[in-house]
Amino acid sequence: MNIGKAADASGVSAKMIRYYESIGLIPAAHRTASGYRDYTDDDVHVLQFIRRARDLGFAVEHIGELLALWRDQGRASADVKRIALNHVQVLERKIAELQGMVATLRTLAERCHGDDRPDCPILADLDAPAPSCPECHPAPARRRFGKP
Amino acid sequence: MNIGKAADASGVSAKMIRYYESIGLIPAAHRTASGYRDYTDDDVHVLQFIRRARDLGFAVEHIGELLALWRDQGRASADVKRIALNHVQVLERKIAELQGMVATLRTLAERCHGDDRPDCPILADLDAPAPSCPECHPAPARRRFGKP
DNA sequence: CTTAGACCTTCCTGTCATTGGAAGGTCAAG
DNA sequence: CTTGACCTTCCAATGACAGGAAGGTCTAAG
Repeated sequence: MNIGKAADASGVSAKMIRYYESIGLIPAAHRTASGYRDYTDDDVHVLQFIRRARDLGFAVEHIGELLALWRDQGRASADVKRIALNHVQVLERKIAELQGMVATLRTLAERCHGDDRPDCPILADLDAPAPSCPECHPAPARRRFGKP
Repeated sequence: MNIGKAADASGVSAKMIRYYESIGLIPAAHRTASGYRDYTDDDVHVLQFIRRARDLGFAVEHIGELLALWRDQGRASADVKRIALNHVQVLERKIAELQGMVATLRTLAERCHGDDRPDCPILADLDAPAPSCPECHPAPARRRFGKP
């Protein structure tokens, strides 16, 4: 099976398959005489595993760990559970951060007329955040959600 | 005031101040005779505005819009409200996505012994997600949270 | 058999917000 | 004058991709 078929079958784009190979997440694929990458059903299976883990928000780094455990028949399920629960914590921290932002923005938007007048509490707050409104000013988020 | 003081006063790193200048988010700073950037309190004020907006999760692109509105005395508050509420929607979509992931992982982790035995429903699900467990299989998240 | 065009290959670039570092100039205190 | 803390510019890297150029290969139709 060539890379295009493998991409369709696994839901991982051909670009990404080559990328995962380049960073060592998956071993180099077999090649046909003409140099085309050639995939087996098992290879596609691995790619599906990766895609599913990505959909669950695992970083590629952690997917590598999960793959190793998956391949290791003697692994302890505790290891897997630890990785999963650790990921849950990371996700929940992120959720809390986002919820703080939403709360602030909703509060500000509620106080905004939303008409043609120039007054706008949203801009006013961005300008000089009112210290008397703790709901508007959650703990400063040092790291943003761009880096999982 | 040099860039270091402006950075301390605004909470935006010197690196980022130069970056914001380079992408045109802020105008080029005045320079001293020796070429050092020189900032006024007003400049710092703008930087604080930017930092606050970043803390609220606005993309730099949107901060540019907000800055333009902030500077525009004749702006309509409706414009600001629209941007803010639009951002709320984006954030809430992201939150729902993350919550779906957490729910799946929690469910899987609950079913995992977490001992030395190799059996692990987490890996088993990544392997071949059970179609009979809708809770485990939320709507596929196409875009991940890496790009706000 | 030839040809079109759909696929494959590698390699390079850009994204976004940010951090890091190197090489070199400037400033203030001792 | 020296020290070291600052400033300057420029270049590279991060993660997880997407896009594209240049060139080779495969397949089906004519």
